[in-house]
Amino acid sequence: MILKSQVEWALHCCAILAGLPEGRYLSTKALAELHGLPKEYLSKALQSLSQASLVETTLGPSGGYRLAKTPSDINFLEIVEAVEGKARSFTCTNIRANNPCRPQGYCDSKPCAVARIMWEADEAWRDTLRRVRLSDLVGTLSEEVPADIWRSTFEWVLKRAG
Amino acid sequence: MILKSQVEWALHCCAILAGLPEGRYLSTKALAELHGLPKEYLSKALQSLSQASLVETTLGPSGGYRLAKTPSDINFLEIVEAVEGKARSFTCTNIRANNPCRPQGYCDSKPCAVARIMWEADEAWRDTLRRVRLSDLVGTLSEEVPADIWRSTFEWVLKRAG
DNA sequence: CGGTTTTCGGATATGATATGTCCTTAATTC
DNA sequence: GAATTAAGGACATATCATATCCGAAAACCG
Repeated sequence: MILKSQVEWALHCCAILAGLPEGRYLSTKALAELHGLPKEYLSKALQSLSQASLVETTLGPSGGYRLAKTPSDINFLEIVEAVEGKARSFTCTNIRANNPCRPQGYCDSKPCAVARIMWEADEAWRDTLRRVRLSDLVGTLSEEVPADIWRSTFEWVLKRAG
Repeated sequence: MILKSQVEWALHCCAILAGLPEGRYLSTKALAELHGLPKEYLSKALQSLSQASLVETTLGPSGGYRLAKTPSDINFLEIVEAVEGKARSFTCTNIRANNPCRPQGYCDSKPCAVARIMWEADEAWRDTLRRVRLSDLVGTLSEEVPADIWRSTFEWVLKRAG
């Protein structure tokens, strides 16, 4: 049960977009170079973010991506679900229904007890991600990343932001 | 990010084994028939449980599987990890290291901030599973499954338990 | 002893999905 | 009109889940 690498990519890209000045856009090309990722494939992750209305786009030279909301209005779960999908990690195939001791046509009143527990754990995972805002990540990064690297990175970004 | 179906199988099988009288074993064949599963493939899940020391086995006719511990001493996480593995759902490829603005040979003091958050969510998922004991599942099932189905199922099982 | 049943592990096949590339189209800028 | 961009479809490849089959070793039973 491994998350797509695009989840990691999307989160890092959002962190960069969060530092972009009002009204500027950053292209796939720049985001790919900055993170050392295949441009064409990263593009798919960014398209997912776009379809989830987390980012806005514009075409042409000086085009690219920017956040559609304030970093404090975006949480981790939104980003993760945008690229990974909203499906639960545990899927119940209702194998209890295969029990040969069951009467024909018997119908369960509740979802399977096993599934309910697995889904509860899934909710705990989602709750944790929901509670972390993109602004929290940016805050942590701006504290932890050495000031000179942080500064030069955004100089690099601004040079390429349309 | 979907769990293997073997996780579901293992949990249901453990619930059955939990109801087995002291000293009896139940074979792969019986467990597969009871749940309507492919015997050969279910066998792999049971082997995983065996390697994790959650179940004990014995060979020969009247052989099969039984729990290695009391149902109250087995939690969901143990079972899930036995077949799914202990790896975290988020793997950090450290793409921050690809940042062209980084000085050569720069070494990070902490794991990536993105990864730390994803791992925290992963821990929340594991914590939830760790808190649920196999005996809790059995308790729920014995309450929810209609008494006649519950009884006839274990009659069916006992007829096949060595 | 010999035949049967079982777990265990290896080998192999198949299907689905993640990963990655390429190309076309439409929109935007200059 | 030329260059650049996002969007998305088509396609190739690799990895992994799913599944089946077989042989070896152990246990039981006659």
